[in-house]
Amino acid sequence: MDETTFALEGDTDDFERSERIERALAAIPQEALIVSATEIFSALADSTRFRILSALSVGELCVSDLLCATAVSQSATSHQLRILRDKKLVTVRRSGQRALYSLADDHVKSLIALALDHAAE
Amino acid sequence: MDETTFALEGDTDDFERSERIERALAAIPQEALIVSATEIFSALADSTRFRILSALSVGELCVSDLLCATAVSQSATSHQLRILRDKKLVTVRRSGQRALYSLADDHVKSLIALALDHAAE
DNA sequence: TGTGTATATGAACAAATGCTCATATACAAA
DNA sequence: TTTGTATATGAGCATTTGTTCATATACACA
Repeated sequence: MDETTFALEGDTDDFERSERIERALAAIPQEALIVSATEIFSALADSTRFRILSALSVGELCVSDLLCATAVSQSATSHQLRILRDKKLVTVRRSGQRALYSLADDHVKSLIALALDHAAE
Repeated sequence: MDETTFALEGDTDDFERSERIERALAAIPQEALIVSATEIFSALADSTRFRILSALSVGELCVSDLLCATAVSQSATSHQLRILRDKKLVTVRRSGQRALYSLADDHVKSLIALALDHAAE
């Protein structure tokens, strides 16, 4: 190969590279969306919270019901419920002495289903 | 209400409660699946890794391409790529001095899309 | 061989995370 | 009001996590 060939190849590579990078960058969401998305994933990234959300996927439950699902202490469960509330993945309503929790919307169900799908290979 | 009514209500509640709990527990995956699922979510729960995976969703990229996407150092990017490799979310092939990364499968794309969907409210 | 570029890795450290323990609050029934 | 049950919260602590810095490895080319 002579220098001309090298130069041309270099140009082509650089062009393809900048194209590639441009398309890649275009696929990356805006910072605010990244923050929101990674927060959702963080919420699902802990086994106690994952159990809580799985359990709630079949319907509303009170905290003492959820204790059967989490296998950790009442305090730990309550702390995790606070995180899920703060991240707006669950909602609460009071009924007597009970706090009744539900999933805030169905995206969570879909996310859990997809991840299990992947996990099952 | 008299005592009889109370007793009946109590029984009914207990019955409904055990039904509720049984259905909730049935919705909770086995431990091994929970571990796999929460590992996937952990992988997606960091903004650097989220950026990497988003970028790779449009196709194969080398590490120096990915540096444009992550906004962190080469070392940090490489450490995060190791985590993604270990969790089998990306694959690598060598080409000359380059390491070319791709998404291991399309579940990740779907998960990202769903989370962004949720994030956008 | 030696030099330059691309990528990977180990150590160290600050920040975040999830638990426990103790205690506080909320509500119901006596 | 007092007692009991349901839930929430703050402090403290051990573990995990993501980064930087320095260095190592891998490969291409002269």
